[in-house]
Amino acid sequence: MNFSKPVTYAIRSLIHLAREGNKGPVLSSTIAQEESLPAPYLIKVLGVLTTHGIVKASRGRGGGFTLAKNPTEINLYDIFILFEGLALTQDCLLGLGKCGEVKHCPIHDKWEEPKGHMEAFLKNTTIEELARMRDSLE
Amino acid sequence: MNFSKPVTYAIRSLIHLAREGNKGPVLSSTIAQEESLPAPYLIKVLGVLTTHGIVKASRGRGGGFTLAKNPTEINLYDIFILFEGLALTQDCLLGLGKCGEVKHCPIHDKWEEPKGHMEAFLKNTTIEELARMRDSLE
DNA sequence: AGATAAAAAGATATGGTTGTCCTTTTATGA
DNA sequence: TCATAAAAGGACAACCATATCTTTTTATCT
Repeated sequence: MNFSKPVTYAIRSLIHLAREGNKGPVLSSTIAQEESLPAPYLIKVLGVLTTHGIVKASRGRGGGFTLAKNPTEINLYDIFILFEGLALTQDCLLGLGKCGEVKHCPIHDKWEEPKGHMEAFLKNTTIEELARMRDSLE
Repeated sequence: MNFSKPVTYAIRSLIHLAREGNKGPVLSSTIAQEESLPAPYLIKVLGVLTTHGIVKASRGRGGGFTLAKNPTEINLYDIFILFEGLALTQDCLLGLGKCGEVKHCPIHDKWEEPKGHMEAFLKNTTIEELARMRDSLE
């Protein structure tokens, strides 16, 4: 009932990149250091974001990562499903395989509403919005 | 963003026990078989529920497990925190250590509302209610 | 009291997530 | 064109959640 490591690393990296603005590519090692993230693991996470067109990677000297889209167009839901798949939306809360539309588990119906709230929260929260909140933590 | 195995096993066992009513103790092995749960792991889960007074264990011949409280008085929140601790309530969504009341992470404020919905859902959902929903899945 | 049946407890195994290391590929700059 | 700097990729390691196995304790029945 929490974000997995890759998801939090991705979000924190994206906020970092958004705050850098257009100052050119940022090294994965720089992000790792400034955000206190494990460097060799982070670069894999950034690799996933690259593959899916969320960030743009440039290799070689002077390379690094930049945002590939406007931060207003990156929402947490997209990041979430990238790493966690459709578990939130589709998996049965009680882990019952056959839980579907017709026949479903005892919690199914009641879970719809809070699940909807979760999804809405994720979809409505953009990287731009989070990057703007500088007042908060250091 | 889903229940852990122990939590789902606990909930399904409690529903099972609630449906059995007062027909006397139910073997952990019976629950395991009928709910398709791994028997030796399940008994540890039931052990936790026993320690915390959710179920009552009786040893020896004719023993097994029964509910220790009225199913109307067992809600999902209690079960949840038993196995997952206070992560939902207290942990920072972005995994930032210092995220507290005064200074907090960028998502903190916005997370309050959907988090509240989650908590309310868990607190308002009782085992009795779930046990009653027999119409749903087999 | 002895046999049996059950949960409790502890040690050990497995698997997936997280993390590291090393090599390869690609780009830049002198 | 060669050295260097960066990401990409693959193999490996550590850790934690999950699962199993074995022994111990406790209760019941004959």
